[in-house]
Amino acid sequence: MDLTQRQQEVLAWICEVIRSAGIPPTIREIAGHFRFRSPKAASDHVATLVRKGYLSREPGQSRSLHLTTLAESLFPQGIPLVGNAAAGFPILSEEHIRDHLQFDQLFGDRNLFAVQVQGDSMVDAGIFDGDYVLIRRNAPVEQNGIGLAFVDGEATIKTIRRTHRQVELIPANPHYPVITVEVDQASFEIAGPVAGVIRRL
Amino acid sequence: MDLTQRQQEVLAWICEVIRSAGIPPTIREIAGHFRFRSPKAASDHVATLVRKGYLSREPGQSRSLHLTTLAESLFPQGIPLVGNAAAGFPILSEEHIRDHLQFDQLFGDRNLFAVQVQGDSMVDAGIFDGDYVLIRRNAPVEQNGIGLAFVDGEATIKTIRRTHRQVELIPANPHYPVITVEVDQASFEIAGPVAGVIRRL
DNA sequence: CCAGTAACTATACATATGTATAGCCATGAA
DNA sequence: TTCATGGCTATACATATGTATAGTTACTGG
Repeated sequence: MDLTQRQQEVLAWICEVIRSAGIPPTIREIAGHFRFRSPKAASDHVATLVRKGYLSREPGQSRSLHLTTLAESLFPQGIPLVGNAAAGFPILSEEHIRDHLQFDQLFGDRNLFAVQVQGDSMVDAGIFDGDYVLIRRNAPVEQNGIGLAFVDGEATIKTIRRTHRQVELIPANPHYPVITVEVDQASFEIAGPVAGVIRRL
Repeated sequence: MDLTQRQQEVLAWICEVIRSAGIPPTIREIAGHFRFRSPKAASDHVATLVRKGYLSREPGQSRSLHLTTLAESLFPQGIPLVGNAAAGFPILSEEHIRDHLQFDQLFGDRNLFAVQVQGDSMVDAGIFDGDYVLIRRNAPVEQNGIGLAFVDGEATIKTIRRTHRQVELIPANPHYPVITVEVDQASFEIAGPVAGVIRRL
């Protein structure tokens, strides 16, 4: 179900209001913006957009318009991800945009927390001093995976390797030593695996 | 102006509704949730929260409640950033949380776009195959800074060094060669500097 | 030509909603 | 004690808002 020119204009404005003002417009606010002399015109447009699957609403409730995934895909939010086969400028033209990066989509997990990295013991794994490392709480760290561990009250990011009754914390930098701890050591604990890295330059 | 226990409960629920449902509750919806028999009770609470600076609203408009920065700081959103001096568990207890990472705050710039990295020519700079690199559009790349360039229709991430009348594109991997181009070469263009790196594991 | 649809106007109605008036009860400070 | 404040009930009112009825105009496909 495609939209007419006018319907696209109305939907676009509703999207804009929701994203800038934070709350959806009322029927009369839509009518006001488009200079409709009757709220019915806006009401009809909204009804059509609901019928075509671009909006949803709760009958009788004010400001209950909600963008569906269809509308989200038509007017995407987030940082445009440009196709890596893009040839020259204008790189940001429609045909080169593959997707839109959204934080919630990438790291929407409620069980994540972040630690800012201190030191360069993991530079060979691409984790630099000052980077934010996202840790997935209460999840197991796979063998030879990178995770956050606590040793004697110190938090540290390392590659974690389990042997017989020991755990090796292996840095990704030859200038640092491997740390070996007993699995049942009271002052040792693994917080979780690294789920992502964020660097701001 | 501190909040009473009850006022905190009301504000907390309003926050929750705004963040989960996407739109703020009406006065009567607040009253309904707290089993108030009169909307005035909810209205009074909202008035108090507005007076104390935790909410703002447009008089006469439905669902116009808006969280102020004061409320945002009381009920923060985003991924909790744990202090790196944190000693052992429970690491996520209040006193260890330094901040809350929010994408908009980190990379809210409207002039950013992203490219997914192909290849390992920048591994020594901590940029790996598959990473998303954020590029600041229309901004200059400083001398020896990392940026996105186009050479003969190919997009590439490199350290950029300007010499007399040439530009050197220097990889951060000894297995790759330095690329040298003339500044006025038609098929050469610099898109912008790298503003961030995002890696998902 | 006709039927259907998009895009509106004009008006009206029921209800959803913000807001006001008046008052009750408990608690803590002056 | 008195007074102020927080927290609430009961009721009422004006307006904000969703929604319906009836009709106009223009365009399009059969």
